[in-house]
Amino acid sequence: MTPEAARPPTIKTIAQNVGMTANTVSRALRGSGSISPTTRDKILAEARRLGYVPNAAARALVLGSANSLGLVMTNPSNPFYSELFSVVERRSRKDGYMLHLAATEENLQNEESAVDAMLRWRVDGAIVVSSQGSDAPWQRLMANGVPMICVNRPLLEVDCELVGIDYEQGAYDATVHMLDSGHWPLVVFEEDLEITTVHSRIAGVHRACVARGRAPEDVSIVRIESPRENNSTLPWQPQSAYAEARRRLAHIPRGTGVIAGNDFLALGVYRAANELGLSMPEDLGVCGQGDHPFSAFLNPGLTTVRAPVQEIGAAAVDWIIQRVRTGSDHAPAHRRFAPELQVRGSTMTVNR
Amino acid sequence: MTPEAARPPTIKTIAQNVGMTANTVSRALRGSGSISPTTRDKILAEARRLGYVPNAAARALVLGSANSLGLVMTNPSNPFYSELFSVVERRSRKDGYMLHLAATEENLQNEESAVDAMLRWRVDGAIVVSSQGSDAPWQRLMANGVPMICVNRPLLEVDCELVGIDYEQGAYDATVHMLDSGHWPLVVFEEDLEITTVHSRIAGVHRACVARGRAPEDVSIVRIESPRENNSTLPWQPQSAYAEARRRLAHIPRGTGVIAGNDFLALGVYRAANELGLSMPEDLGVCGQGDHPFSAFLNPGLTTVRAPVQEIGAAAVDWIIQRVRTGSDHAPAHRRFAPELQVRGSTMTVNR
DNA sequence: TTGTACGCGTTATCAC
DNA sequence: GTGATAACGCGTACAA
Repeated sequence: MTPEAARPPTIKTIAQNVGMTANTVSRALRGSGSISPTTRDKILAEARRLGYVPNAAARALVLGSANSLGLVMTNPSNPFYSELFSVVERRSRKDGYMLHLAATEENLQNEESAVDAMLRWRVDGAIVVSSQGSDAPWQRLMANGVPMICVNRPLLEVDCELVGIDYEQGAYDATVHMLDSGHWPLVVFEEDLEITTVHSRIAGVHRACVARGRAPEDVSIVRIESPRENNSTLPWQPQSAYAEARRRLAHIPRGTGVIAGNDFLALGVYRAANELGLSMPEDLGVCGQGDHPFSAFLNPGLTTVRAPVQEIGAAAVDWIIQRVRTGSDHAPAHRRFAPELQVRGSTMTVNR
Repeated sequence: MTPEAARPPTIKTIAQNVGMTANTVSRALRGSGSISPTTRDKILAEARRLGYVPNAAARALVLGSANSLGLVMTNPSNPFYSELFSVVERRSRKDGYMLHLAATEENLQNEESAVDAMLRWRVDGAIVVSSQGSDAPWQRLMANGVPMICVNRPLLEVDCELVGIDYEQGAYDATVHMLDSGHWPLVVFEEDLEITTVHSRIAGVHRACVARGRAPEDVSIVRIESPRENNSTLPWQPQSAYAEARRRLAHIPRGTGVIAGNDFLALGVYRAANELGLSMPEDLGVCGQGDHPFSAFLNPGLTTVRAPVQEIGAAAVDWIIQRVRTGSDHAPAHRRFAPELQVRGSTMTVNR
């Protein structure tokens, strides 16, 4: 179309057109310094006429920073993370920061290349959901002086700021609820990832058992495989849980309770229960975690543990930005937001 | 921690340390030009020792491009788009391109700032899901010579490359299926957005009616509100559809069929049907669009129209990259992938 | 108020 | 094979 593959206009182009220096144009464009209103208007008019757009790379180069943040997630298909992205994107844009997004898919190699990209672009800070396979990428990031905050999952050994969820407490609350409403024995469906969130949830289940006089050893743990590969299309989680549930729940005592590590897993259990003719919640109680968008609309509605994603995302952005702006460097703190149990029809509500 | 808030090492730092010129270091680092193996190794070693990371902004400045693509979506919480993001991210990374992601939330102002950001960063190309409120932002982008491809929704008046879905055909197939299996009358639940995808789907429904000797006017269209604001948390879509369905489906003839614009809407219908005591598919047939991750696991499984997101995302990236690399500039084409009807338990399967 | 000089980190084009 | 030199587009000091 336009035969001119020429470079876009620069401040120098504007300067020549209005008979001024690049310097003057620079100050006019950005309002700093002092310019006569006359030339100011002339410059702005010419800039508009040319459709001038400042070159972010040039600005970043001279300023040493591009006002950008890195956001590293494991899997954007997870509703929790897609909502996190929304919040973080909105809030950082509001504060004038660009976002570098990377999806690692629980894969260490992808984490390394994400760190690499952030380093190259000299991001001002990073918000990270680690796959917890290794701290190495993040140590590298922090060693380069990039402020960083973890979301949801702490680092393994290195101390780093964290804003997350008290999964242990959430699982505790869920378990207590199930036990008190008469569900027993309990079966836990969890991802087979070696991550703290899983461990915390299992710990919460155990603590609740003890608190209610049940033997934690009697709780069976079922691990559902998760792909750490580069091919994570969506439907495997409920699918795997379904297949497992078909086997595990074929002959169970009436009143058994399933605690699922996330609502996708619970979904697989639902289908298995339907096919096995188990009616919920009497024959089988199910509790999920995450309150995914569909959970309230299932039949019966899924009892689940809801995490305040909005608050968490906002807290992460705010912390990073404050840290960037003030340069303050306190000892890392761990803030965990309390999740909230959403009781719906998939669990019994009366003590028997 | 590190008292030195100093700038990271540059090729000049390396050059000094090994007693060479910046130029030589540059070539050694990137393997181009000719260097003696000896100095090459010395330089690489020193670079590793210093933890040198090239400055992307500087490189982008001199090269005039940063090997980056822009991806503009409306709403990352929509499973279709989060999957699209995954695919696009993976594929563009594989080809050495960075991704600039922007979420517009169906909001024109956000689209404009997205274009602005892409222009500032001199992205090499853009993959865009327009809100179809106006072509203005995209005209601006294209006027600046940025190759661009639309996904899913074409522009209003401007001609632009498109890779999308044949929504009309998908809705046609779904409707024919419902009619042939005895569902009548039909009710359509759609988002209240004025976008081509909605129009296409409705057109497909009408065409199918005509083909089967039913009067299109007898199909009632229910519009479900969508927020165009900056506060789109997730659960409104099924919620609104549910509320509407409670009213609309209270007294309907046995065998009525609902065609929903997406599976979230269908989810709201499910809940209403349950509460109204309508059994699916006999009393009420439901068909969705999108095959969201949960749809196969509902009870009954949701009949829905599945779009090949992977292929679409890959096609978009490939087109953009080829366009960028070759600079070729053919007349824009529209490629629409055929969606595929997934028949499950929410619709009857036998002719009555 | 405006212009001059210089630097940001990198690549490219030439010499040597 | 290697080293000057210039250039990318912009911001900051300073001088005029």
